[in-house]
Amino acid sequence: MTTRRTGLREEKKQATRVALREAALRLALEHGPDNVRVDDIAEAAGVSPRTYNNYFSSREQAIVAAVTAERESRVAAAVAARPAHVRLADALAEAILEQYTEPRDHDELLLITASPALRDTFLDAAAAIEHPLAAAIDQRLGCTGTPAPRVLAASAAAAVRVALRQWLQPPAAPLTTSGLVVPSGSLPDLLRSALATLEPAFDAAEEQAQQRLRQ
Amino acid sequence: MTTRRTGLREEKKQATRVALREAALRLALEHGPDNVRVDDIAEAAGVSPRTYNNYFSSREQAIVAAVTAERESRVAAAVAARPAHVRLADALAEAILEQYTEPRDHDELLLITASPALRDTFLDAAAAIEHPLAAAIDQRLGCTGTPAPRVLAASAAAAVRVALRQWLQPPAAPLTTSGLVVPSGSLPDLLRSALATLEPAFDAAEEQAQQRLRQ
DNA sequence: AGCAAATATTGCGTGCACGCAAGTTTGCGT
DNA sequence: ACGCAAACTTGCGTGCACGCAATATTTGCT
Repeated sequence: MTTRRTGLREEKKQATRVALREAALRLALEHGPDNVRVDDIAEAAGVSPRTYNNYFSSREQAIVAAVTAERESRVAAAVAARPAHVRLADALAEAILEQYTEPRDHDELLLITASPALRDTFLDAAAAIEHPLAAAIDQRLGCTGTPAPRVLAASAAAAVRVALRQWLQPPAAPLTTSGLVVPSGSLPDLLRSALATLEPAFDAAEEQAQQRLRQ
Repeated sequence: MTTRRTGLREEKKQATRVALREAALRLALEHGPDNVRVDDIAEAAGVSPRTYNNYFSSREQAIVAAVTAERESRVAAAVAARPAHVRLADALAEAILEQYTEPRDHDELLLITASPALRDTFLDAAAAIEHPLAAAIDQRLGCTGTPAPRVLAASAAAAVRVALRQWLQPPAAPLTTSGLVVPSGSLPDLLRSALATLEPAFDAAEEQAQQRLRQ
């Protein structure tokens, strides 16, 4: 059920998609993110510039896609893969942590932090977990028709975004009126504490779902 | 403390901002959202096209801004205005409901639902509550340094987005495998139930904040 | 009032996103 | 094997976003 389309076609499409994003990443690393035109990327991937925009709707998307690969979509799969008896909140946290913890290339991160435009698209890309995640949560809670799964998924995505934004921020000047400046810890810690804030909501939703089952 | 800048300058800026967005709305209503170029808007507002983009960074933003006015920023103010003894979750829900319930012009809504691009920008605009809201929540909880306020604000914004998206969707074909299709109720109801999902998280955060105060 | 610094506006140039209408490739039924 | 239909690619044209540098306006200061 993974792909509805036929083999050769879909295969070629994925091939050019990969070609495009790898070309984009390579060129961006070589010449700097701002010195790469979409025409260059298209040429390097062997397609027309117009075709580039059939695959990516902005110049930055291809670069970001190369860095994040399909991480976003795998989060939902990882959630669905956890055994049903695990707390939803835990399943989610584990899935996200797992997917965002793979060792990253240091150059790639520098690249992303370098350009504001790239940072923005990177954060936007994190929002892509929302829909698949909503489906996965819906599945787990079995409460189709309620907005809860969508809200929870959207909130989780939002939390991830907050964590990533914090993480990408240069430590900045320690200028707070009151006191301590948190030195913007490690990404796993940031993700954990962001998601922890939402835990009660997940628990409550799960609770309600189980009550509905039981009754 | 509302405006740091001096009078005449800021006044003129707001004037042209308003002129731009009202011109945008008027033209969009007159000729349809897709038959309005930014040059037209700029001309109608009496500024150069380049200036348009000093105020709005996309063609759609001005139109949406005219419809939503400063609703987004007022939400945070409304939260801050609630007495301190009100539950945070309630303060938030009331503030949002209050701001999103003003009677809307029917034409304007049709306009927004008409064009997908407008719908998207409209939803994006709702995300603008995030930062002011985070500040307001931070104030209320008094827990600077914790990611909680940011996460809660982002989640609330996400919930609002979910509700709005549902609300803007044409009822669509009642095609579900299992059964009932919720006829995408009234906006207040949608907002209420979306925010209700997050209530436990708000309560828990408030609880924690109070414990920290007490100790 | 007058002047210098700060801030806005404008025109220009470049690259980009995307609708549209060919042209090309792939898939499938017969 | 053939050919039609669906899906993908491509070139073109249009409008758009935005950096930059020149110009105009406002402000605060004396």
